[in-house]
Amino acid sequence: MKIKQPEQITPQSKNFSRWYTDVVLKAQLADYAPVRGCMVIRPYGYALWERYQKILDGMIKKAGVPNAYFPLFIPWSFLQKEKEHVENFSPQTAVVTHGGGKKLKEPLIVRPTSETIMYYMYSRWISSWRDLPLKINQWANVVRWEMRTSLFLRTTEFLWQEGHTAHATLEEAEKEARRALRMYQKFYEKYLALYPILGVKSNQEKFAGAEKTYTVEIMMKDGKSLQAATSHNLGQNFAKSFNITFQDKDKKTKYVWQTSWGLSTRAIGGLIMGHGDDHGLVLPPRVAPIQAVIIPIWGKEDKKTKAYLEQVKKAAGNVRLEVDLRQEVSPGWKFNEWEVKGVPIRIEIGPREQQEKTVTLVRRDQLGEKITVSLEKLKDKLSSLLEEIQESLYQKHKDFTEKNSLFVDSWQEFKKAIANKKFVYAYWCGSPQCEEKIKEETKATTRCLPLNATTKKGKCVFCGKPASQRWLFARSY
RNA sequence: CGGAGCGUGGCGCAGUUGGCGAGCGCGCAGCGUUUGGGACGCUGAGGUCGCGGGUUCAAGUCCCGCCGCUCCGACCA
Repeated sequence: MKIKQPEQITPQSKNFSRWYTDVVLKAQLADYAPVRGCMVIRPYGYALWERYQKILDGMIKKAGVPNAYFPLFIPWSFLQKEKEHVENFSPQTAVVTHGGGKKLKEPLIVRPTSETIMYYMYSRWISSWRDLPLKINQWANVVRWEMRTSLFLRTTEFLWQEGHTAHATLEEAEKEARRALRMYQKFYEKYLALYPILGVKSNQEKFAGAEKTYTVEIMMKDGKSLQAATSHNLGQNFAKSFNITFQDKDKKTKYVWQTSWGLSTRAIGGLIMGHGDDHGLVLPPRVAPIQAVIIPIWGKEDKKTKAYLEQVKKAAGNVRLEVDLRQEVSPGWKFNEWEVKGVPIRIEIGPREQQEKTVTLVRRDQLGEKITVSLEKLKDKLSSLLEEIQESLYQKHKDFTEKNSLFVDSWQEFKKAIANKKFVYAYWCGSPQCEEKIKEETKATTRCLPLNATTKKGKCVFCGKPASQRWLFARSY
């Protein structure tokens, strides 16, 4: 059977970023908005985000972190309080200078992240060790005036969840930061079927105001890395700026230790570029808004097909099912459209299936292979197939990542590997100068020091000075 | 902000050295025939050529200014 290439989608090999944009638009996940750098998340894309939210929100609550909501506007002065924070975020904020037709005494910033306004409140709410730990998550929109935007990956306004906790000790905060990181790991592995690399950011790459930034790095199909979630151990930096203190059991007044962690709509971009192919999206069953789509092939006896359709719907069981009843487009057209949208399983029913009391199934990740199933077995087959697809997508992405990762010891090899779009593990002496030079010469940055990195004697791949651990280097989004 | 490119019905484009009524494909609407990998026929709707100014008898086309978008860098989740 021949599978026609959808001609509206630029092949990945020809131009990856155009492929990406084509898929986002054709799959109707999002569209450009008439505002600089902003997008409209369309119903199908938002349904996907709602799947993310539902899953992640459950995990967050299970970890004992309730939701709350803080204001979109932040007084200008708040952002100025933490030194690194202000240096980093000031240039990229939107500022409200007028309200109700009058100039404001103090401008308001549209939040680029909520540390400052949340911690202002935290300082009011925390006074005793009994008030700790304080843990709050919020689902919100934030605005960052980025110079260059891209659908889902970097939009002026984006949606995310940000968790913010305050603890009595450093150990507790560290534990929480790691818990959040593991939560994101599970989210990516188990639900998005993507193989994440966990690690610690270098000082250059860490969050402004954090002591330590943990990251989830994921390889996209063009070999670039996407920072797909972060978790920060904030130490006492913000506690000191916002005067968040508590009286401990030993009667002494102490600053709290804090964390913040987040995952944004960028994770949708990661899903697209981690699994998608030249036919469009490929969605893992657990997050797919639609898990299977029924496409009836109308014979001359319409009515009978409709009756059979009802039987099939009943026999399908508990999957998220869509039925494409449109008469104005041909079955072939529908096949292509649902492939672009990445629906994991297509169910074809026509005169033939009706006759034999069967359906024909086609997997999105294995186009061209048709599976015939009887009605009695449909329910079981669908659920096992969905599991199989989920597992196979993860395995495929893991293999892809590993196949494109290299240990490298010489500068020549390093440059070559980066040019070949690899994830490169190399010794680095830790100096910001080397990091900067490497970036200048290869466009690759340190992505992280992997959590599982071993300590050995080595030489910095750039300057040759002693180094003890291999860092992950790659080009990134 | 620097480099490159592009703005002509919803989308993709053509429109030559300025010259009569601004076109093509797809899509859209109506009717009919179709339906196992993007079906077909007929009829039809839809455009202040990104915006502003200028040159000219005449501007989509030439000149100046502005705006917007895409791609490539620096900032970043």
